Amino acid sequence: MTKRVSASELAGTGRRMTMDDLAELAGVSKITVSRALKDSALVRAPVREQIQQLARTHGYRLNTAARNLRLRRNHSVTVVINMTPTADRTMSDPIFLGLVGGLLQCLTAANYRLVLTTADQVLASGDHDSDGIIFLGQGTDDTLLGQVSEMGLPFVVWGARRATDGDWITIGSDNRRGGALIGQHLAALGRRDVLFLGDQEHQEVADRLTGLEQGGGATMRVTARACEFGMLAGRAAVDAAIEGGWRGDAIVGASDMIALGAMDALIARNIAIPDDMVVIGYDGIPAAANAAIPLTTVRQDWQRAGELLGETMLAWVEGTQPNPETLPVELIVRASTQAD
Amino acid sequence: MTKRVSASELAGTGRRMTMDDLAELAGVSKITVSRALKDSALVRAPVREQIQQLARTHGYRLNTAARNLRLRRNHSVTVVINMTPTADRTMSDPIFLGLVGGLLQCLTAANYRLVLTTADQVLASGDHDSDGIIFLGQGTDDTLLGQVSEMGLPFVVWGARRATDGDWITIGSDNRRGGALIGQHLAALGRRDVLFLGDQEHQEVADRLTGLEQGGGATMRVTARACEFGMLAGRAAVDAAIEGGWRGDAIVGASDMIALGAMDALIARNIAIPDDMVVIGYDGIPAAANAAIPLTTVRQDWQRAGELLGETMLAWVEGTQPNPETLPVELIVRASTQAD
DNA sequence: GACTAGTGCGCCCTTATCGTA
DNA sequence: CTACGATAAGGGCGCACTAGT
Repeated sequence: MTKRVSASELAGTGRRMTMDDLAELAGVSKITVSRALKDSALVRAPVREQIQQLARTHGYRLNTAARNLRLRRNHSVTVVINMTPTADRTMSDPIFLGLVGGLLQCLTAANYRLVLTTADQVLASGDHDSDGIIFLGQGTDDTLLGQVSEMGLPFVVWGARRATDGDWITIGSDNRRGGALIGQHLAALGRRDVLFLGDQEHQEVADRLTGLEQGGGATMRVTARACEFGMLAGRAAVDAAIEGGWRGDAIVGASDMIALGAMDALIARNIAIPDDMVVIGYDGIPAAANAAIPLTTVRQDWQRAGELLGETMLAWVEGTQPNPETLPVELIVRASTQAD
Repeated sequence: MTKRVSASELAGTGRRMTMDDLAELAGVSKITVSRALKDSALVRAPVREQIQQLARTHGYRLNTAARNLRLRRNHSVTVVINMTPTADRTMSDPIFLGLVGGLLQCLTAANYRLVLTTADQVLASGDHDSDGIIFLGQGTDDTLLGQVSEMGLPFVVWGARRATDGDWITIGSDNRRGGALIGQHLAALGRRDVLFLGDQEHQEVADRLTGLEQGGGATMRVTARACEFGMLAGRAAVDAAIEGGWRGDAIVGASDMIALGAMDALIARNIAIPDDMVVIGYDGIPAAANAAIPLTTVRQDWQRAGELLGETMLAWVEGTQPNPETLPVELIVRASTQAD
């Protein structure tokens, strides 16, 4: 048995105070201390309060490693960032920060820790112990997700559901509906010939395109052109399309960054927005609102998305059957489709 | 003693394989397994490889909680975000992401985990156990930092050193020199009457102003005006200055976002950039390069800054005396101060 | 005696179970 | 039944030690 030490003895040693020390101070056993600190009804209120008071005054802090070992739970969730670290990333900055902000809020409120890591790292080191994995940056295929899934932990992915999805929960915004809102808006504006820019290898992008075609109706012609995420790609895609002979009256970007790049290309060619060409983006990042010509877009509440991810993960971890929700979307009409 | 179970027995139970199980498989004791997995020279190479092979094939994973309990180390560093979550934050998105990216790289390479949390949370719950705390978002005074410091962990802050700093290490970029570079550039351009926008309550901003005044020389007149971070604040500050009668030939923002807002105000007033007014920012965010009139700025390598924070923290945690470096800065001249 | 390769036991701190007054 | 305690995990690692050169 470990030798108990009094508070004054402890002061010099640099050893951290344990429950046993606290128990001796209070004249009870350590299990009683444990219960008291958890507000258990198995300890009488006065005893409970006295112990909690002692804990405060002596600066006692629970040893999480010991608790985790005993409970076989870590009270932590790993958030994996699977994004290229270049300027042109698939998930732009405000989106990422919104998601992480929401996750932080949700997880810390439930007293879970958020461990941030990269996809490489999570596969390389099996030593990271957490109760679940949240994946940001679905990518174009499932090999990476499959590998993570094999770790056997609750696993939640932000993105769009795919037929090939394995044993994990995919949560995303209502991309189909977002696309449809854009299609309907364009139809109402009388636009007929739409250029859609995006990489359909990403399921989210494919869903947005499907929605666009449905929402636009039979009279609308939609030309899809492969385009990476990012402003430069959007700009280049528009240049290439026009040089390739495309003549239409609307451009839809699979993301705001793509659409902002598209607007750059149009402005450089002196094509009037919105008169000669309307432009619509997707995501609702601040830069879309602050652009020289404010960009019409489909907004998603990224903070809420993060909370949704967190809530689903916590439900799974705590044993409840999680029911994956879909994040609602909203069309924001701005100057890029509608003159003042 | 825990009952050892063979691999086949284990399969059904859902119990995770332990070192003891692995030891029995290999016909050695668990301490030998422990050493083998750490590539210790105390175990002969053939035995070592056999054990590592067994660990792989049986999917053994080290129980971190147990190791942490035993070693009294957590192999994790807490990164505290102290930022207002509004659109107008003191630390803009790319900066934050650069810092976190650098930290991630540095910490995961050393096999440390990055635990993300908020300032509120870190003070509220004393139960988060990590080996050190890194603070992003120094703020204007030291009360918060003082409270965190009292937790008694290695503590590293991103920002600028202040006279009132307590028992922690502050790491930051060379704000004084960055300001001086701006001053010298303006002097070389023949500009004499400079408006500086920023909140001097932030030490970093105060240092940049001091540098600016020194670099500009005796003939330069610098008017400092209090201004929050963010585009809207920058725009409003310029409007107010001009309406208040300020007439000068240069504007310096304490951040790129402020300077971008300032440019908006100037464009709205038809003041020609750079002919009638030059504008300079600070930070080197992508938006500065992509602005309608690309913004001259002082660039900082945020990724490197994150690595610097991480390296300093690891040195402290590992017991080496950390020597805080300063991040170099670089002036990037663009169209907002120099016509093509 | 010194060295190598490996072992037995206890400790790290908390909590669940069962027992007792 | 209420309020509390003794004991035993939970898994990995360090110390002191040994068997064999």
